[in-house]
Amino acid sequence: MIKFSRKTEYALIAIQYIANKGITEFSTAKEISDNYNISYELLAKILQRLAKNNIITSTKGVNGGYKFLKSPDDVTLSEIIESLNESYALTRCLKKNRPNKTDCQIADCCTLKNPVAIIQNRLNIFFDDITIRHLM
Amino acid sequence: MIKFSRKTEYALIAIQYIANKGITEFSTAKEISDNYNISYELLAKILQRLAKNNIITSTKGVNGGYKFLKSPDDVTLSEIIESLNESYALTRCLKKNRPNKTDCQIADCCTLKNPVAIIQNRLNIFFDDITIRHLM
DNA sequence: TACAAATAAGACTAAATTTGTCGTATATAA
DNA sequence: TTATATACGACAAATTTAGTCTTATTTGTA
Repeated sequence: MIKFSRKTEYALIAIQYIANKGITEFSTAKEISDNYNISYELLAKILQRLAKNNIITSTKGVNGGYKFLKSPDDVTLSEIIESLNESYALTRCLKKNRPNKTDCQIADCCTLKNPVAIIQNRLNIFFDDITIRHLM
Repeated sequence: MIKFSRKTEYALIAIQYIANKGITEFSTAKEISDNYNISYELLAKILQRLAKNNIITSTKGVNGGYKFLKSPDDVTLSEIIESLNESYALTRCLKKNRPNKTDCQIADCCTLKNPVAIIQNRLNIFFDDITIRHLM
């Protein structure tokens, strides 16, 4: 199945929310989770990952929260997906960080690998081209 | 996660195999499953689905098997995915055959829906553009 | 006609992944 | 010092995917 995971879905919702607030105001995990009826703990972890990967910045403590630093034009869907430790590799053999030999036994002799790699390249461009601006 | 399921992966392997044999010779499920070390029963079911959806044709009995009728240019990745009853809808709310209200509680007020629908349209074009020819 | 080779189809099980929860730690403004 | 917020990892539940098993049907050939 080709689809966004909940993680990605919630990340996009949150990013849209934060982006729409501009670059001055903070949004908190609680605020967003209440607004969209998303599990607070789950969303919190997602925001933490996004912060860790500099998609958003975080400030701890009272009056803290998350906000953007970068321009919405400068953050791509690729970056968001990858910062959540997710992937948009179409097949196991094309995963960047997991060239796990045991993942696919036929990888060596597989005649599908090359054609799919070409499709994958086109998909990479596809996701690189989509930015947070497209969500606003 | 954005990736092909095993079903899709195996379908593509099989389709490539069958396509490379031309339009006269039959390929059997056993032959392909042996060649690629894929579970015979699983592959058989996948080929049955493809046949049911006229991606390939099937002939029962001794000397039977599967082969192509259509030109490899005329079968798209979209069609293959859909014939397996899989989907490439990015979010639950964008699924063609399942406008299941309970799938997403916030679908009505969701501000992400429209931007994602635009991305989805671009993805549809992406998959419509890829044909079996790209696997050969 | 009997048999072997092949597709057809559905129910069931096992494995893997995803989703969500819980507990604890740390930082900070008031 | 307390309330509010992020940070992080372990665990549990739920869902989905992958694979197996069984039975039926079709068809060429010895």
